[in-house]
Amino acid sequence: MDVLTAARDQFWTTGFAGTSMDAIASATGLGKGSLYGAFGGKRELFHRVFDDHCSAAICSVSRQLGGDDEQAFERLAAYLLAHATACAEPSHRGCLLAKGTAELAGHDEVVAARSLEALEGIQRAIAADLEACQRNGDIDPAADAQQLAGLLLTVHRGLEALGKAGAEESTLRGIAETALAGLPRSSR
Amino acid sequence: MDVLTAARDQFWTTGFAGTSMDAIASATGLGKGSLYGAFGGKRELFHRVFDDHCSAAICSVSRQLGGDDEQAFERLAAYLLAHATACAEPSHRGCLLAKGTAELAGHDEVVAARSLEALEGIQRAIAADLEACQRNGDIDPAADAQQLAGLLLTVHRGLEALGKAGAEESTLRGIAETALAGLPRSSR
DNA sequence: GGTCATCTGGACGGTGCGGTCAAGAACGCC
DNA sequence: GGCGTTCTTGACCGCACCGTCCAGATGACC
Repeated sequence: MDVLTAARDQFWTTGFAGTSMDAIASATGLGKGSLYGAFGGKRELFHRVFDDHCSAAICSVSRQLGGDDEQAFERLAAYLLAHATACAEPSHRGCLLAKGTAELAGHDEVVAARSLEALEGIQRAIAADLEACQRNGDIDPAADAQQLAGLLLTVHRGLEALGKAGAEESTLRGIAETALAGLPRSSR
Repeated sequence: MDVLTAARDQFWTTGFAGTSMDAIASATGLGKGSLYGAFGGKRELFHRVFDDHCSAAICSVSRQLGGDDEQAFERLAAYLLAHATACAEPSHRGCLLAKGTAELAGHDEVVAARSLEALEGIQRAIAADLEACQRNGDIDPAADAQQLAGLLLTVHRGLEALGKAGAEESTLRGIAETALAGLPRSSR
């Protein structure tokens, strides 16, 4: 495991404030002096980890939702339902994007900006999928894909919050299905 | 300002880990020994504050959504739109329920349980409003009010998360309106 | 006013943390 | 092998924090 992955895992588990540099040194196998030498400080290391994680999240959703028009709705449904299931896992540490934002966005502008950027990236991927659904006739072509993408992103983030509080898988999947059912279907 | 309110405000602003007992002592005007004598410890104080806040949140949503059937939909729309606006406020510290859950639910079972309980209470109030909408003919009576309430609660929580990342008011209000527009209307 | 019981505040002890730095290790060159 | 340069480590420092505790303050009673 490389240094950044080990550090990310620590921050992911115990949060920024709850993770000591000693813990990161242990997890990475590096001395603290080397960590400071390489990254500058705890905050800078977190930014690096957070940035990489946001980039990976955008790539992941783009990969999951990208594809032909015919299966676009199936991919979208699978994405939301899988996310609902993941959020309900007891071992689920919650999303680093959500945790980092909740913990730090209020007083760390770098995290706030990166977080917003990541959410916008995820929304674009959802909107692209919705447009594919529209071209394929699964969603009403007159509907505003950007607005619907914003709603689905909000549901996605809300599922994260409810899962964090311990909601059950069936509850969360029901919510995802209700959201999908409420999308304007094409009248054909 | 009383002790619990002052303590809540500190925790609300700087989170659990980021709030020192010295800061709470200053804000409340009490000595630390008195705080420990009255509440037992930092964690116990936070539990008390969190519990009171969750109770108040449930009361608030019940008050906002409670009323006659005729205006039920208007009240629901006003509730979501006002929330969207509130989430976008730069001065908005985020919801203590969301912040506390994100920070602590993963390793504090009391907070996790109280958080889930609070969310369930909010969902009940939303469901009751939706049922009033159904009786009034604003929502399809064949729709599952509990499922729709779960979805709206998820949107509500998701708006919180997006607002925390700095999303704009018009974006969040657009999302709230899209969610309302997607509710199954009565065919009359 | 004096005495006793209770309460209060903040100094203090012990621990943890982020960051620094010098001793030692590792590496490259002659 | 010796020398010089660079890198690494983790002990250490200064500071922050939680919880404890006792000297002093307060209040009730006679």
